[in-house]
Amino acid sequence: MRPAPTVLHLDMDAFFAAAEQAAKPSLRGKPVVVGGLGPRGVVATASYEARRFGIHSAMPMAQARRLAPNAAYLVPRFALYRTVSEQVMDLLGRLSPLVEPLSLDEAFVDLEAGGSAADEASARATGERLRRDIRAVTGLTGSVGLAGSKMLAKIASEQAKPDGLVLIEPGTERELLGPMSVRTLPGVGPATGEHLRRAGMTTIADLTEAGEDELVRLVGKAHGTSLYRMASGHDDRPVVAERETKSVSVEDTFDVDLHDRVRVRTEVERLAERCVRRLRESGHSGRTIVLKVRRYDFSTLTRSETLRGPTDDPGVVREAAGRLLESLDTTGGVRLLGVGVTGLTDYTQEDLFAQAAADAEAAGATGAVDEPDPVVVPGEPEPRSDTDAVADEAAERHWPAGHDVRHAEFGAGWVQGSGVGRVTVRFEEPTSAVPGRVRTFRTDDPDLELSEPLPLVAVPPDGEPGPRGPG
DNA sequence: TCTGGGGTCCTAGGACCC
DNA sequence: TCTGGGGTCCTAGGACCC
Repeated sequence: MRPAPTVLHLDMDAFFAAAEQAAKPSLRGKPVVVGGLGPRGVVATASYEARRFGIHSAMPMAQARRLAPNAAYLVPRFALYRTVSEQVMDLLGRLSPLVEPLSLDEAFVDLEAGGSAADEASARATGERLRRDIRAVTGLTGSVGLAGSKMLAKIASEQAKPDGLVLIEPGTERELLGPMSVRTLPGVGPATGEHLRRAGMTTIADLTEAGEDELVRLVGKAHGTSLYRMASGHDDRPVVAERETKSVSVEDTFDVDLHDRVRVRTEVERLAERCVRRLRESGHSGRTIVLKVRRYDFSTLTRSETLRGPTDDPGVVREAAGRLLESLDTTGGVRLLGVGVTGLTDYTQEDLFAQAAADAEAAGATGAVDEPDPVVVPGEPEPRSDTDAVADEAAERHWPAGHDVRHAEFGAGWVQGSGVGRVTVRFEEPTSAVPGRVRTFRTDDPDLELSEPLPLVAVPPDGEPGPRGPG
């Protein structure tokens, strides 16, 4: 706990949905749902308009469609969100060298370490200025929480939503927390919440009254100790700028359960290659390979194997994953497969290690040269799912809902929907003053092509939009 | 039309070593 | 001969977060 509210938590409002509304004028003020559009998709983000229908994150998409059949349903466009996220993180970086991103749309900032605030008044001014700058640069709104600790800053930003700022004065935390639900505390999810409820504790005050020993007895050593501290308003966790990656993983849920062992095997191999691609991009190699299988009944199994040394070799990971698959029963069907690597080592270090190993091998008795690994081309099309295969038969190009397109005659627009050989496009861009016109094309129209996301805010000719520098 | 994808941290048991 | 703890690594599963 610090004496001044100099821990800042920023949370962008309905981030993915808000970015889509900024990109698509016709969706502003309308219910927008971003998430997986397949039969097993879930909601990633719902706009505030969509939340009024009861739609929320992690809800099955099918349920959302029942609640709001006329909402706009869009697939996530991470390239766009990453661009906006970088703009936001840049603004945070001007406040302090200590910025801890939690996701694309959330971060802690240590204002004291940055010298950008030392007391309540300066913290509040900094927070308000940040919100103005974010709106100017990205066109989106974010909510700010300010407090003397991470936990309280986060609770404050939650209270500030949407488009607000809340500052919790140090010294008031216990009376503030007391009546709140235990679920407010970080680390208390559905299971712990239910556990505590059965023990008669629903509010944070109930937790402090129960005492640390009782909580440890109920939920275990580490969890109980931290729960008691949090409930009492004690949280000394520092804002940490650089956190090391501990694992890299990829997984796929299939539209229809897989039954064919051969098919399961080839999917595992493809996942292994995708995982290694990501591993290499992150500059790591790793020692432990993990295979994950979710069965038809949602039961989930993992199997892992630790190698003698770290690898980023696609063949090695593919074979390890294949071996792990042999030890698992997949009768009844497979809903999801995943491959991960943990026990990571910096690539630079690994590079030397691998080089040394290769040298040793070259000097070995056989003198044999290893077969080269299959080259993984970054721009290669993703393996195609069952739904794609259906589209394939009609020789259709793929037009994901919400993606930007450009037409030779009509200009910039986005895919409103597609099916049965037709694609519907709305011709508008982020800076359009009025909702654009809608036209329908054949999916094989040569004048129509997918394009990169456009900037959400007009860039003035003299450079970057947004806040002026000091002076 | 029930339940995504990418992570982190903790627990608990067995192996193994000192 | 019997019995001891402690520490670390590995594996599997589960809770939680965004």
